[in-house]
Amino acid sequence: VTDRQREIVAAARAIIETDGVEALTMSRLGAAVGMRAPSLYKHFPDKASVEAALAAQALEDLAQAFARADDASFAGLARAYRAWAHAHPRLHRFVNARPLPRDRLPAGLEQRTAAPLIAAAGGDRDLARAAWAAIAGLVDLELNGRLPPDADVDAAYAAAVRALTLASD
Amino acid sequence: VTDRQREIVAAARAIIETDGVEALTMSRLGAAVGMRAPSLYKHFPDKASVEAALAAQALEDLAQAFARADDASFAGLARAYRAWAHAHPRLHRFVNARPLPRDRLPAGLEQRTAAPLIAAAGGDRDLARAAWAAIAGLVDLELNGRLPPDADVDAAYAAAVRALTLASD
DNA sequence: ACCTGAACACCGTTCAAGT
DNA sequence: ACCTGAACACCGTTCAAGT
Repeated sequence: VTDRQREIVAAARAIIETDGVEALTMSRLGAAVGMRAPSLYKHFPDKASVEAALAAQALEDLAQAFARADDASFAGLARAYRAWAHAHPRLHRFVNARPLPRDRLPAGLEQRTAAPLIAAAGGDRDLARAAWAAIAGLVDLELNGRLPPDADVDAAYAAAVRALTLASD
Repeated sequence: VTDRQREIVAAARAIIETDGVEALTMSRLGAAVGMRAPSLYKHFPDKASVEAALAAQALEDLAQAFARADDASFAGLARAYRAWAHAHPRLHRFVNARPLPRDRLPAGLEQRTAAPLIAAAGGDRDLARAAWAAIAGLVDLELNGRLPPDADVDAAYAAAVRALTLASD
């Protein structure tokens, strides 16, 4: 991983966070790091590789947000995930709305990200997956504006956390 | 809604279901209904309108799958949703992975789709939203290949259903 | 009213050429 | 080794012209 590659991925992240996924073009990305689009291909084989590198970075970021959660219960982890997603809504959508190129991600990254949830589930991996789905699903509904305008979003999170907690006892 | 519009939406659906979202181009869509791409603009103002019409149709389809579920518990609804998503994986991704154009969808459609879940939740709308998130989230993880290869997917669904059921009593 | 070919401003990507 | 301009095959969309 060269400095130039890191610089390019950082620029890609900035573009997505400020203007959304559709604003990430090779031409704009090149301009952001001071070169023309074709030159990017000297550093990455294609656009998908840049995206995979960025997805890995975002997942890493999320894993740290999980690890730094003030409390490691379902409630605390849901709060941490939700806070991260609200801080980086376009990045969250970018990472979540596409089939992840698993083979291009660092090994063990997803496991590491999920570890705190497995702990909160008392080691029950199935419940941990259900919890991941519920929390990510709520964030998705919220961020994509798919909850009715009058929905009490906090209460929906609370209901999910309550159900998960009941199941973990 | 003209016959030609219905025909175009049906063709768009067929293209997505067989070859995925990225295969839906105006040129290919035109060819599927026997005209050139520019002619499509006599029937729809733009590509986004075709997509909105298709999203509405898919949601309608899903609502019916819910309504036809053999049993109206969380378990039965989860089974129905999962079966529909497996039968139309690319359509599910198409509908789920984008911010829905709510203002272009028929009024009440989403409410109607969600109604069986609210009933299963004993009228608790917050729990119903948590349930929707959990089920849609699991389908998403499954369809996007984001569960570890050794994950017991059935058990993850069962864990979610159990948690939701515990919370509804 | 409906469909066409030609054109426009964009994409991602390749490649020969420059330093 | 790194960057460039020119080119290619695509996009979605507009528009004047045909029937």
